Amino acid sequence: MGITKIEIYSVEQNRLAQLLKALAHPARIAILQEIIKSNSCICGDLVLELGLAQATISQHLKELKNADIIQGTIEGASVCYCINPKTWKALETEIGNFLSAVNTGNNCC
Amino acid sequence: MGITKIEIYSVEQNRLAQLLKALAHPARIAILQEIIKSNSCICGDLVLELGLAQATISQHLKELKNADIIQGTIEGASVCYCINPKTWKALETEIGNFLSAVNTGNNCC
DNA sequence: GTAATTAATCGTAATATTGCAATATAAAAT
DNA sequence: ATTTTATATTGCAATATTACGATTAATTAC
Repeated sequence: MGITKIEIYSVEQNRLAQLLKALAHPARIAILQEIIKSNSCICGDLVLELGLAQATISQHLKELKNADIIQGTIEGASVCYCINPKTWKALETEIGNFLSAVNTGNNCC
Repeated sequence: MGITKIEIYSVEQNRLAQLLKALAHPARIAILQEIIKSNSCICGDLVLELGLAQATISQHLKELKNADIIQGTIEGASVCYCINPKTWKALETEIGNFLSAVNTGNNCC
């Protein structure tokens, strides 16, 4: 199949899965860490930093943009990407709620 | 391609991506929430709770097991699944570190 | 204006994922 | 012993993902 049956889950479950999926690739994690490290924005230095082709980086950036995790601003010939603070806060809240629902003290089996 | 170039990333980046990927499906989120809700363990009630075929549930459980997020104990004819507290703590730490690296106060573009 | 730079998009190949029916395996109930 | 119940595995079809070369579009440098 390859297609996910989103209609049988809650909106929250689908949204959390979507956000996690956008983060769930080492290239995208590395990209985000680069963006975070360079405090404000960076542009296509990513192609130099990571060992991936320009087309591949661009594709990963697109996915992060689609999930609203980053936003890009055209800056002359290059594009400046940065974290979308609103989505990032939502991420922290939603993932936090999900993870903290477990009492890691009691293990049963 | 479909294959990820894991050799160009750090162990930490790959591990975090792997954990996130295991969580990044609404069915697996729903499964984990069911396990968490029923406090200790549940068995194949998942097939009844979610609207998925038994084979599909079993496959998702396997992926969660492979990522060491849950563990299963055979209990007669059925199997009892629960959260692996060790991995869950690691998840909280690693995701927490990753997310808290962003200062959501300053947005630049 | 022309060449160089930057980044997005298109097309494509290889591989992965999702979902399920059918089957296999193993314990429990009869 | 046979049937029922519970779960795992296999095989398969449909779709998604990853990666990249080639191309395009837009800007900057000359």
